[in-house]
Amino acid sequence: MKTQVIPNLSVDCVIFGFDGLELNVLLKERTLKDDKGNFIINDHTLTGHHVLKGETAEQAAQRILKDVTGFDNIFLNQFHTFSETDRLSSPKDQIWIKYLKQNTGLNIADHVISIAFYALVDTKKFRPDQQHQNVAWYPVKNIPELGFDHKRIMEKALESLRYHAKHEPIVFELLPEKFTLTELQNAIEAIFDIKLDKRNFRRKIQQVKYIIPLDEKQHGVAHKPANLFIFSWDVYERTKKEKLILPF
Amino acid sequence: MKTQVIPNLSVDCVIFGFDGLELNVLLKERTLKDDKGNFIINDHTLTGHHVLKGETAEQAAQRILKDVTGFDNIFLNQFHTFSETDRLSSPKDQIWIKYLKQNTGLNIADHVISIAFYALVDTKKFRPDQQHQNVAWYPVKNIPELGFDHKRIMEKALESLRYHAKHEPIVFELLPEKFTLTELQNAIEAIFDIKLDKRNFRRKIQQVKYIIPLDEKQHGVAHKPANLFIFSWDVYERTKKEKLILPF
DNA sequence: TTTATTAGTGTTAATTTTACACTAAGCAAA
DNA sequence: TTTGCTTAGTGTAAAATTAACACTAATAAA
Repeated sequence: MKTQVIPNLSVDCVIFGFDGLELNVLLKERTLKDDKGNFIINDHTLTGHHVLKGETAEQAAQRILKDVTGFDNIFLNQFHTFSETDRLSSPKDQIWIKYLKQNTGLNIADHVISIAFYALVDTKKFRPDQQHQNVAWYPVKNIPELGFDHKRIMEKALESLRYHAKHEPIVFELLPEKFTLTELQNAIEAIFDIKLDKRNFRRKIQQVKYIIPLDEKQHGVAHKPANLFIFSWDVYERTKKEKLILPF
Repeated sequence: MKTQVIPNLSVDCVIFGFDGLELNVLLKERTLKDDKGNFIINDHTLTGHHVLKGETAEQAAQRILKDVTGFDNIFLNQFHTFSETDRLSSPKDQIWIKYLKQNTGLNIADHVISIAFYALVDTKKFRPDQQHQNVAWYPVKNIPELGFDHKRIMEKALESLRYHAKHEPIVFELLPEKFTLTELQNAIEAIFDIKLDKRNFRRKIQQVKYIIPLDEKQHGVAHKPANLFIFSWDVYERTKKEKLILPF
């Protein structure tokens, strides 16, 4: 029995990666040439796919991430569902959909609802190469032209990531297990596009029990090696204190 | 030409109302009797409906709110999409779906994805009566048994409302246009289930330019009448300063 | 051994937060 | 018209938090 897609339901994943310096997004090349070899379509899209029968949106998202990166258990957060009736109606997108139908048999409804997720990964863990379905990292500050409504999805994902990162310690999903305080600070600065004071930042971190210093230093760096730290979700859950700060 | 439903897509609305004292949710009665008049089903559900062809989820939600309350332009926020494959599979829910099909012709797919919204209204504006499809307000702290996965949806809605209310001045959507500071404080206390210090609260509010005192007082109260205030979204947008507070 | 580079550290002033209790104004009842 | 009831409205001082700011330490490479 063949797995069947649900023609009017898809999932799109905005995969964020941090390389120690910049926040990046994983994008897929989308190209189509005419008979003479000229590009009809030459842009990028997010990674996405249809939901399969019997599958939840979350399962579909995990499946897509596994397909693209090869990893299971990537941090995922559903942030919005896009249901505009003209999501796929631009001429380019219509050509692409027709092409997919002819070449892969994939049947796409006129009105496709997309449930969107963002994922957080340490860029160093996943370096795409030729085997990886034409995907590559692009800095969030310099995103190329995107097909469908993926620009909008991408913007909403970033907004949502920031929103979320203010409340919960999800930054750590962008870092290696053992990280330096400078890496942590850089990640936060990259997410929010801000600059923080190093000394004040470090004092704050020292007060927090779930960011735990190791008896271990960086190796092979051409400067004073930094101490390494780990984040403990467990300690976080036990010691977090919700303090209410209203918007006024 | 008849309007057609999309069989595998629905919208559920968690309608929150504030009565000056407590946070409430609007629920719909769901009853079904057998031949002898005994209840087969006697519980409650959120207000919801299928998405129609050519409609976005947001439009469907506005349509549902209009149907239920008679009002347009209610504050709405999409917060999650529920796609569990067993969302509708409990025996009661199956009986109900069969009943709907026989009696209204409504065809519901096995796997229905529901895009969920919460709405905020001033309870005083909408007082349901017999004409209102068996809906009634229930205090959030005392919710009766709910059908489908609506308990879960309701909990996630509350979590999401709190999350959202921390960042943006949406409390005002629960209040009449002109409100007292005590009403505002009560609304915040109801949302977050906390108590605030009156003097500190008022000092904070005075610093804020977008909560504007009127030259007008309450009438007909058996105590010192309070000053009335309005909220200006306009002033808010112009004067808000995003200050970053990290979770640590 | 020198250079380049990033790690790591303390103090002070300004601001914000917290805790706390009495008088004022209107209506209703006597 | 007086009294009582009820909620509105107000200030201060101590404690905690934030913000601003510059130099020494440790390593690898030249």
